[in-house]
Amino acid sequence: MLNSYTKEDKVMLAIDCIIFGFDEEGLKILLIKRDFEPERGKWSLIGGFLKVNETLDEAASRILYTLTGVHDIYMEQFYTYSEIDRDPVERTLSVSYYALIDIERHNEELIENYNASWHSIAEVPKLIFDHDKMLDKGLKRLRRRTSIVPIGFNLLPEKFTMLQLQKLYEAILDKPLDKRNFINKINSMDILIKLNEKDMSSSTKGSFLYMFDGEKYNAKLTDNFYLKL
Amino acid sequence: MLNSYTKEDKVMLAIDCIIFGFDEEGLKILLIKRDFEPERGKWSLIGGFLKVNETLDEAASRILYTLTGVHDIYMEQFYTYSEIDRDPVERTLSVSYYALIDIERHNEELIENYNASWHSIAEVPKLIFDHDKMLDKGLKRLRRRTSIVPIGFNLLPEKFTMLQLQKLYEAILDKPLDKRNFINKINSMDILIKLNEKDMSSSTKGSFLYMFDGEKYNAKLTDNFYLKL
DNA sequence: TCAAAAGTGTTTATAATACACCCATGG
DNA sequence: CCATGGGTGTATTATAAACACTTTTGA
Repeated sequence: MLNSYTKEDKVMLAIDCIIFGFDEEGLKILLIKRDFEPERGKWSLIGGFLKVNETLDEAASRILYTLTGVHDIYMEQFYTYSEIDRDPVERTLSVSYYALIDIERHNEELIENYNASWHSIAEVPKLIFDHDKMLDKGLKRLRRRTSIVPIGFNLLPEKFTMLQLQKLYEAILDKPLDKRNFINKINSMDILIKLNEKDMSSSTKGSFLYMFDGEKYNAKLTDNFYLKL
Repeated sequence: MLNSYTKEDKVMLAIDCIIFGFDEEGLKILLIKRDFEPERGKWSLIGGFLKVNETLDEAASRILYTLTGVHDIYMEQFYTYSEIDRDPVERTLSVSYYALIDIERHNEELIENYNASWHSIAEVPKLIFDHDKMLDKGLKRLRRRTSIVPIGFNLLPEKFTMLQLQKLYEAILDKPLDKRNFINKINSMDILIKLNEKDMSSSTKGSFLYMFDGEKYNAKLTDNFYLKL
């Protein structure tokens, strides 16, 4: 009759998050510059350690909140890294997540306090440890996911134009898309609400604003509904 | 100047493996009947604990070898589970893997010693802890992967007939496939070697045997080659 | 000679892609 | 009145799906 596994080894578990954001310039990630050793001054994903009384999702949410001041960020766990010497300080495994955030909706102050900044996905500096590998895998996962399920909306403000949405998908998939084909495809999915409101900042004519319709989307999920762009 | 993270919590990490096999009856998984508490007599995935000096892949390989006597089994990590009470004995996280094995190529004795047995995917009993959830996610992942990349060959003996291959894909994807469309698709991928050898056990006419051509496949991987069934 | 599985192409339907012009308005 | 981005539809191509008969040979 066992009531503990005390003979078994224990290890430290880190959580590292790729925080994706999107603006006019394209797809970006949030990085922090380490101000402690080892690797002081190098760039790093946002991370932290798992506490014994929380789940991985809770830890990831906590870490995201600490840095951005935002709750309920969309996120997904994607791989657990375990190379023996991946962290030179001490044996540590890392569970990696990616998160999608509306880039306008975070606490600037916090980010400054933490020495964090946004970097275009095309110009990411060398990262510490195995964070390059994480980014690579996380980005691939994001691409695959967004072309199957419309999670991309999490990167946009609540109201957005069709062109913004198209630019977002172009940024994620890293390829140009045809305007008419894109709009036809999106409309055929029937998961957007067209508002009686226009964004006048971009042109004289103004362009209609849309919202993501979570209810319609959830209703469709029951079938084998999916998006392919 | 830090040279340890000693203040941080440590946890135990289990590795649980879904071992897939395939025979005339269809897709199967290998389960063990627990002969210790808690949950004695219930069915469980094959698992073990991470040791402090090995990677997760090494631990998974070790666990697979212990039970099957086979090295170099195809496997893939797919998710890390961390609910606080997922294991009632003690706080334990579990990194889950699925593995694909030629069902004829394992050590029967070992399997018997461990109280293990094969179960058709359609008739899996209730499993302990969160192993049902793992199986569900692992199976979905296998389905998605096999319809993109031809990993299914790992479930077959070295030489196999077209019909066997088709049955395998039907079992994994859980839907009937059209014989001619299937053969055309497979042939168009050009990753099989047709042998001058026939399997005479299944019919009077006999059917040609094929082998998977790993080299051709790897050569194609460089492009954006993929299989869709 | 017949039962049982092997092998083989074409037609149809659906999905993806390519492509160009008019519209509305503020300055 | 014109410059700027907004908005719209059709034709073509590529891919997927449906479909049935002939071949072989051991019993």
